[in-house]
Amino acid sequence: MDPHSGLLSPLSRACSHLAEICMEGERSPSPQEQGSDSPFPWSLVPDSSLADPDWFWDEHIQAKRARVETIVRGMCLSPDPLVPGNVRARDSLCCPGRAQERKRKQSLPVQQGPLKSSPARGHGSRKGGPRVREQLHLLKQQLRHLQEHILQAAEPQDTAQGPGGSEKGRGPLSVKQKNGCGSRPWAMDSDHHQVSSGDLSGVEKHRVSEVEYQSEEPRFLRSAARALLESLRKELTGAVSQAVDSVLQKVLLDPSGHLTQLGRSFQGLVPESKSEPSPPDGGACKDPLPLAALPRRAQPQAGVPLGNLSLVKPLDSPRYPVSPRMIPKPYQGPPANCPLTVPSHIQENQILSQLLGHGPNGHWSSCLPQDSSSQSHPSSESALQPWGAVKLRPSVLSQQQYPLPFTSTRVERLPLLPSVKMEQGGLQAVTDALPFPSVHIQEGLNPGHLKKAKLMFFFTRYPSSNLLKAYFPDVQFNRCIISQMIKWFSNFREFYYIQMEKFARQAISDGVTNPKMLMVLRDSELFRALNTHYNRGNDFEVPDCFLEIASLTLQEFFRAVSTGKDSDPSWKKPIYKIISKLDSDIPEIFKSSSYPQELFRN
DNA sequence: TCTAATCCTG
DNA sequence: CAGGATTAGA
Repeated sequence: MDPHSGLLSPLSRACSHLAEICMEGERSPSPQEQGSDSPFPWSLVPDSSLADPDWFWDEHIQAKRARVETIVRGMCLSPDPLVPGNVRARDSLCCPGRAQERKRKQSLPVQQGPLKSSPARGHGSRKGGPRVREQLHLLKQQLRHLQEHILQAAEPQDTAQGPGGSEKGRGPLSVKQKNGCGSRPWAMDSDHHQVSSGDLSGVEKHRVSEVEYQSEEPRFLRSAARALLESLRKELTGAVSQAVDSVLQKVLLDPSGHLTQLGRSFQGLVPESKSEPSPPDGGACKDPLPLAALPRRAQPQAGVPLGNLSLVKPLDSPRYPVSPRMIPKPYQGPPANCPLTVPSHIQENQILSQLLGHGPNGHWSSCLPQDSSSQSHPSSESALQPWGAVKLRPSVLSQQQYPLPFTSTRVERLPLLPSVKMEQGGLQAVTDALPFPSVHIQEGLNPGHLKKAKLMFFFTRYPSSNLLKAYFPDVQFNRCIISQMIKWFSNFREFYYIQMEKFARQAISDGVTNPKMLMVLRDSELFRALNTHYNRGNDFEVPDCFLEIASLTLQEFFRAVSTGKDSDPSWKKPIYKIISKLDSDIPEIFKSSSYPQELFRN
């Protein structure tokens, strides 16, 4: 029989083949491109909010209030934001930004037209009331004092038993060290609470959740300490609200100048935090979140069912494991299983650094992550392009590159959003006046997203933009983000096809004649290459259907090369076409916005 | 002409 | 992985 007979109609064969596979596997509901997907965000922008000044003003106030509260809270959480050394340590921990985020700025759309971020407006020309500053200072000191007391009271107890459980025998204190931002020693990160509300109440809830945590603490404290705690709590609450009120008052009276004011005040507190380095993910794994304990870590081999070799073996014939020298060794990814989780405490740093960015020195682009490379420009703003009706503010754009953690979405979705997003006429001035215009609005893509995208590649090689939108609900999609993601997948494919070609050629030179002998199995070298590329750390079990597709791709390459088709400059095109039709459905779990955590938990 | 994907490079 | 150039298709 003609050994190639099965390949005469590669396309149909492939399709039916795949169908079989996926049938016997799991039948997942077809998410497919949800045609009903909402249109691009930018098409929504000039909405009713623009027409209603009152609304806007309200939002504006709320936004400010929320922000101030957050700031104050941040102060509460940081025992000593003053210590420069601490700041540095924190910086290095907090921002697992990646090099990738650096460059992106260049191509990012920036606001167009004459309204270019007139810096003069942004940085208030007047200086705010020293009273506020004073109060903040005072308050800060008070808080530190209180915290010290609390620490002293709590310490002896929680070394014995931290509520955070015995995660690797690590006490809560070490957690504190780890996340560098200093959180309550006994507290698990309250950020775990998902506060989804997109309005001010989000902040309130957040605070409430903290209180709840605290209220559990006393269990571990002696009664004396408890009493102390009680009173401290009261004081704290009072002080905080007082501060908030006064600050707010100030803000209301002086909408244009308060920024600078705040910025200056904080500058005194956190001198070094001007720059928020986002260390290229250099593998450094910082994951202060206790919940990051991955199940798979416990059973290193579990993720890779090596015993599962029987999986795809349509033929009884001897399978050719792609590489004669296959190495059946376990895929032990780096023990570091940090699914690129971003420390939740970043949000606090960001808030501070943002404020600082608006200090005397002006534009906060100066505090973007180390842009050692060619980053030079605030000027890139001028290179912007019109993105239809929506013009993003420069700062917003910068924000995009900013490695925002998902974990901070709660805060970022706070009220600022509407005000920052729009930009037209008179409102422009108002928006410019906002101190924290950008940060929380646009969520750029972070390492977690990249990780997720890579895993998704196991299911889909050619995702549509609608599909991406559906699976990255926590991403504010715009043209740039979309193309960046598309680019990611393009890069993924590139690597994929290169590997395929490479191994196909290798098989040929190894004397393989029957393409059907080429199977990508979990113990093959090709698989290892792919797995390390898309699933580093091996924290995800590669679906069988991917192996099937990979085998097929390999065979196609083999066939093409062995028949000399590779002399044609575009000989790969047909293969691409075939493979592009073999995308399968992506598990629903991928739609979760908090992907890394949730996925690994299950 | 425009968009999108690939190719090529760093 | 991102940026830029190139190419293919609409």
